[in-house]
Amino acid sequence: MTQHKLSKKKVIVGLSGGVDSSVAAYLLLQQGYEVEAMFMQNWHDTTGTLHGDCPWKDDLTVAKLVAKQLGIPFHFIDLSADYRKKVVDYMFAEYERGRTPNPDVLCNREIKFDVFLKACEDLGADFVATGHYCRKETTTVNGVEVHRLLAGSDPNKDQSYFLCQLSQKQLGRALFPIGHLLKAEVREIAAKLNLPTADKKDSQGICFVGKVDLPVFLQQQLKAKKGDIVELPKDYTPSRASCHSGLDSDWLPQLAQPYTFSPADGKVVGQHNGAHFFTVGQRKGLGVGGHVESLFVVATDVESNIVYVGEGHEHAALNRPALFIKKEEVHWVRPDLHMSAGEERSYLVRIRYRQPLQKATLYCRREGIYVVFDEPQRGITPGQFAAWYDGEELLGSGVINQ
RNA sequence: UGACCUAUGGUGUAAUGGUAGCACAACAGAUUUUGGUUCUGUUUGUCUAGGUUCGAAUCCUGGUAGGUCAA
Repeated sequence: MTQHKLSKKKVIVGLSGGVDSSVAAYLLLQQGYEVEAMFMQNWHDTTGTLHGDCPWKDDLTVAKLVAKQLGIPFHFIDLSADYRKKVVDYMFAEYERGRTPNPDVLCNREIKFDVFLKACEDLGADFVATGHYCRKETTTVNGVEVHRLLAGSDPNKDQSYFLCQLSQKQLGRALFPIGHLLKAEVREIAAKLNLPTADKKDSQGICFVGKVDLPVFLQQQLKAKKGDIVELPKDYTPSRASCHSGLDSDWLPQLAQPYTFSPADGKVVGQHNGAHFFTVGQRKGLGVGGHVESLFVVATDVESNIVYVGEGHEHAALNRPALFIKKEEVHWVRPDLHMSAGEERSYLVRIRYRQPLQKATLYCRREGIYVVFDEPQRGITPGQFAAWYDGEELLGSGVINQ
C-alpha cells in the first residue's frame, strides 16, 4: 500500500501471543520501522471462563518469546481497570436493557485504539499496529489527509467490522500490517520464521476475556429470573401500526419499527431463566422440543420478562425489512462523506460480524438513519452494530436501536 | 359414578406380531476475536402386572394415568 520504507518511524505492535500480531511485528521490521512490542492484560478474572485457568499467562509467555526472537523491546501494560469500566460494564448494562452488545467493537474503540494507543504514544510511538485483518489507505481529499478503512484481503477473515467505530484520528495512528494477506499466508510466514505462534489456534470468544459461558458470566451481575417462553404460531403475521403504501412522511419509522408482541399472540411452551440472557435469532438454550423445525428467539421483552419464539428460519416475525439508528449513535469513519437529513444513499451493510454484505438504502433523517434492506434481514438485533460499506471501504456504523 | 379413546426416550411422533426409527431438545466437537448462526457426532424410550405366541410397542385381561362423550 502506501507503507513505503519510512525509516525511523516508531511503531508499537500490540503483541497478543497469537500468530497474527507476531507476523505483523515481523512485517513491520521488514518495512524498516523501529518496532517495539507491548502486551496488554485486560482481564484476569476467570469466572465463567471455559478453557484453561489462566490463558493470558501462556499468551504473555509466548508474546515474550516472539519479541525475543524478533529482537524487539517488550513492554507489558495492565489495562484491566479500563477494560472493566469501558467494555465489561457496558456489556452488563446493555444486556440488562435487553440488548445484545458487541464488546469487541467497544474494545477496539475504547481500549486498543484509545488507552493502549495513548500508552504507546507515551513511549514515543508514531503508530500502533495490530494483527487485524483489514487495511488502511491514506489519501488526500480536497487537500485534507483522509484515512480509509478497507476490508481485509482474506474474505474469510475480514475484521474491518470490529473497527467500525474508529475515528479518523485513531485510524491515523493505526497500522494493519497483515491486512493484505490471507490467513494461510500469515501462517506460512510464521512457519518459515519458526515463530512459536505458527501453529497456535486462533483465539475465539470475547477478546481478552476468552471463551465464556455467557449466561454464567452475566449472572455475576444479572440475576436469574424465571419467565415464560411464548411461541408465536407458524402462520403468525406480525402486525404494526398499519403501513401505508404511499409516500406519506412516516413510512420509514413504520417500516423500521420492531414488531410488538403480547402473550395473547401465542402460547406458553416453556420457561426461561431471564429474558436478558437471550438474543434475537438465538436457537440454543431454550430447552423446548417437540417441533419439526427449531425454535428461534424472535424478540425478548425485559420488562415483562417474556421470550418470544417462532418455529423455523422463515418465521415471519424473525425477518424485518429495515432498522433504525439514532442520530447520536451514528458514527462516520469518513466524516467527509457523512449524510445530512433528507439524503438517501445505497450502500452495502452488514449487521453482524462475518455476515455477507447486504444491499440497502440509507435514509438520513433528523432523528437518525433508517436502513432499508433490499431483502428482509433475519435477526436484526438491537445493540449490535450496523456497518455500511462502499465496496470494500467501511464508511460508517451505528448501534442498531430497533 | 355409565360408555368410549389413548398411553412409545426430556418433548412431538413412526413402526402388515419379527432386531424400536425420525424431528426437536440436551450434550460434545468443528467453524467464529461479540451475542448468535451454521456443520458434524453422541446419549436417552415401548405406563404397570399378568396372559396368548417360537417371537409382543403391536393381540387378550386387570391396574394406573390422561382425555372425549354421557345429566
